[in-house]
Amino acid sequence: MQSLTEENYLKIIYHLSENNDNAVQTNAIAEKMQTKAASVTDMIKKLADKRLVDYKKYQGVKLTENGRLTAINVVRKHRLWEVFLVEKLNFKWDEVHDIAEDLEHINSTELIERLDEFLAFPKSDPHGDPIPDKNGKFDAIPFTKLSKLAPGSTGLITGVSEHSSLFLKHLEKLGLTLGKALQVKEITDFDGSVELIVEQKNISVSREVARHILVKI
Amino acid sequence: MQSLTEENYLKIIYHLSENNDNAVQTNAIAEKMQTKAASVTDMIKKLADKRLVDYKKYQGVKLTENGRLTAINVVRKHRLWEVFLVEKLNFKWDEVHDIAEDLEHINSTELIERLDEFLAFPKSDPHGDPIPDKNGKFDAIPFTKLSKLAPGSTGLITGVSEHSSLFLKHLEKLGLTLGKALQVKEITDFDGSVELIVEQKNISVSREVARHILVKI
DNA sequence: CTAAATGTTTAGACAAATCTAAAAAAATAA
DNA sequence: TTATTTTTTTAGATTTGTCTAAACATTTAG
Ligand SMILES: [Mn+2]
Ligand SMILES: [Mn+2]
Ligand SMILES: [Mn+2]
Ligand SMILES: [Mn+2]
Repeated sequence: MQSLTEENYLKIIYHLSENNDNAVQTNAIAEKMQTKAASVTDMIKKLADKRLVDYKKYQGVKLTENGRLTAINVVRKHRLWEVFLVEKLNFKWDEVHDIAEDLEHINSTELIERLDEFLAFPKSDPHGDPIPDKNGKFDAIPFTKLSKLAPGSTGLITGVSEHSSLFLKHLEKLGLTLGKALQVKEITDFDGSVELIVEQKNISVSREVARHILVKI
Repeated sequence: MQSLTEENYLKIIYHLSENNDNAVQTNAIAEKMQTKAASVTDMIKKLADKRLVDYKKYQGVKLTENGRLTAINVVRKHRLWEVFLVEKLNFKWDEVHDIAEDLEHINSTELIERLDEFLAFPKSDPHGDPIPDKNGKFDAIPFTKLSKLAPGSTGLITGVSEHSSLFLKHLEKLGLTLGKALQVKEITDFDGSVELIVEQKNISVSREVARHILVKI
């Protein structure tokens, strides 16, 4: 068993190495954990002693298979709780992350399995992120960043790569929620902003926003 | 805000002074917290500094109004989660206490209010204990110990004063669950065991068991 | 009412997770 | 390739909650 703090470190290391298999740097972890590099080094040593990460001084860390499974399990719990909060307690998608940050550390296998069943085994969370099954398996959801689409192309919104409440509220206001169909009308040369048609309406989003909207073509 | 440990101390002090307004003794707290008296003294000082308890050396502690409200709020959360686990996730009444011990420390007022609503504002938990409202108010549920009933008298099971899984499973097996009507047939002189009729069937429970069954006459 | 037993507090230490300041290694630039 | 900058690690402290051993206070028994 790991402490809540260890679980948070593992989860952050997992997310930082999700899209590349480089070793994760001490400073990157420190930033996400909102702590100092010195504290990260201390914790890394502890995780290495527990065989949850591979660590060589000055070379960064990688999760071991054991560490990876532990991290994925935390992610599974986080996302299941987010589904619960939205589907059952009627929270908005921008309100659930912080509460799930706490709930994800409740450790009861039985609880999570029954919650999963209660929610009818959801495949993705309110932000479109995949929910691993109890063995840590999940299908990566294929996507293209909206900012990469050419004018004329169409797609469905399947996720977001930024989870701040501010960003999610902004999308909500624009009607850009999960499952919505969109067509790219034009990309402004000047600032890269994207002109869209969603439900017969014209909508414009900045390049920055478009980068964080994930689309299935 | 208080730490998880502080919340547990407050809750234990609350339960220990629930049925009498004596000051609570250091050793009593130590036993419930499964820790040593010295540790309790340390924590008591901290709680006193935070005005959550009144404390005079060697004289035990009492909750302040503030401490009482904090404790009751933890109890509210505990019992609401227990209802959730039984009503929504189909746990048995003997399986929920330990999980609720963890869930009770999730601190989000919004979460608890929505959970309360989702559960249709239950008045009591799976063990018959009253659930305080968000202002800490609740009606004490009146009861008599089954061990105090005279032969011939009838009543409804409204609660239990022992929450161990072993005890609850035992009651379940005997069919002595919340809401069941019973009639006392006889009390054995020799060992104080109680002969009951429940749903036309004869059931015998030991004096010890009868002491922990709470009945509405 | 004194002595023994019981209950409580203090003193000093420890493990977990953090911090600051300084030293050491690695990466980058001149 | 040497010097500078950036990144990482170490050393030593701090906070929270715990512990043991010993001192102190209160209660109970003779
Ligand atoms: Mn989240
Ligand atoms: Mn999410
Ligand atoms: Mn309980
Ligand atoms: Mn209960």
